[in-house]
Amino acid sequence: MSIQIYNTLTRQKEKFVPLEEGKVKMYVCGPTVYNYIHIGNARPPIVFDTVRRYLEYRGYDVRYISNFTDVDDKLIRAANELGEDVPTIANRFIDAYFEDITALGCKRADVHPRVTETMDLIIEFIQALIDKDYAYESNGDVYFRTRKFPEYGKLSHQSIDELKIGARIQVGEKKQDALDFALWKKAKEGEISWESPWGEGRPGWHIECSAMAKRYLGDTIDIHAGGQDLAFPHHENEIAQSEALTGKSFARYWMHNGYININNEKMSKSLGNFVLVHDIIKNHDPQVLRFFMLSVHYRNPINYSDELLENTKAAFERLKTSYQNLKHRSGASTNLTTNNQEWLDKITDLHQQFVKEMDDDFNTANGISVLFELSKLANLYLLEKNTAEVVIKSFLDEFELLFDIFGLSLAAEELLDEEVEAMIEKRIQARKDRDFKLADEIRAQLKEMNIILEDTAQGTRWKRG
RNA sequence: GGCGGCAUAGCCAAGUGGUAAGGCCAAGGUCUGCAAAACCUUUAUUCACCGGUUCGAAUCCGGUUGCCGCCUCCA
Repeated sequence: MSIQIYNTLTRQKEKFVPLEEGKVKMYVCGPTVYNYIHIGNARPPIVFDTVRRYLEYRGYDVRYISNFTDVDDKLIRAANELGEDVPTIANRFIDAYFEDITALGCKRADVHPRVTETMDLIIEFIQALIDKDYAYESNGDVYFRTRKFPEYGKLSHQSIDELKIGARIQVGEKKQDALDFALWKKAKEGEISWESPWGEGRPGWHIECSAMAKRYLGDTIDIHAGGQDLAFPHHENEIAQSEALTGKSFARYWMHNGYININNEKMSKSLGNFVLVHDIIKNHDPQVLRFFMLSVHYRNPINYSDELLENTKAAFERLKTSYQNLKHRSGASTNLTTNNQEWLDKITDLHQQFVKEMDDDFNTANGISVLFELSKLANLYLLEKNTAEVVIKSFLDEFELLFDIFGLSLAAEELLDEEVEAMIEKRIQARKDRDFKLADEIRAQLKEMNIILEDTAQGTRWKRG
């Protein structure tokens, strides 16, 4: 068994073989930090965090890099509008970004490099391209000579001429060719800028990723990932710059996630039909949002609505309830049952099925369906009169393992306050006294307080509604 | 104009040649003092439509329709 990854470069699934055995170098394009992220922006961090976790589970040592674009046109515009400077805005939204993706269960990257901290290498990179005649300076700007890179278009599967024909691309008077793109932009009066051999200015958008990937991962990386809309021109340009410079393959596997749609239309900042993560998690469990995203294959589009998220919540609760039920049974189990091996084998089978599904281009949708089968199996086991601790433990371990790979949390709920505790005790006594009227009253009161009670063979339990 | 994707039950969603996973919702039942949770049963003779290939197709080929995306800042 081996992992298969759909590679945009070849348009097919390929066996995953990293450059260096046991190690994976992974780069995920990060956000431009001029606003809170919307849930479309949240898909890559969630999807590729899961890819990373799975690769780690499969024994790879993953080095994961994700950048921040902390200077560009949109940041400059935001700064002008808000009357603040660029670094202030960038820092604010970097903090907000970490807050959001942490809530969504994403681990930190090994490094989160920033453009403004990579300026030295970016300038060096551009100069090297000029020296090789892959780029030229033009009145303070620097452009990449696209036609000089014959493989241009290999990622988006477009020939240079086709791109030119469809072109809504404007021929700037500074560009020698319509397809050339900016590596360095001359600063306008008063704009944030850096000193360079071509005067005061700032980098074009694409060069930063080439530079940061090179600095933190080297000339050739294993997996380069991002949203589908980055394939062209962003990733295409990265390939051109990097490969023109090094003469080596830039990235071996290109992974692109599908969009989040609203009413079947792409969610985007320019269309204005976006929903901020920041706002959603005020009213919804961020874990449910993560689960929602992982319940669809990463390359397929996801239609978002509040209602769909609510439905997902019910599904997610089912899994967590199942886990909690196992937990509660854990203390009450024996070691006397005789058919332990049968159940343990079934758990092993499900685990193997899970690995098979995830190996196939990270099919989290099917991985989750295995989780539901595990839940069903556990629920059936809990119907047994005598349960064995060893089996319960195996179920719990499997739940924890799979949840961890998905970046989902099974953390126990916090303790209740004393008043609630006392009410529950009082009700237990009322039930013993067969005073069901009082018991039902207390249960209703607690429900008002969002505490739901369940009377089981192992005693009364509670959970939050 | 070029390149690409999608169309599967009320809803969400897997499935790329072997006779439709899983979840939500709904209905009935079991259990329960009643609930909750759970379990059992029911819910697509059918995968947008029309042809073709094949012993066999949701899956491959050709065509039609509809929707979406990239080619321009966008995850």
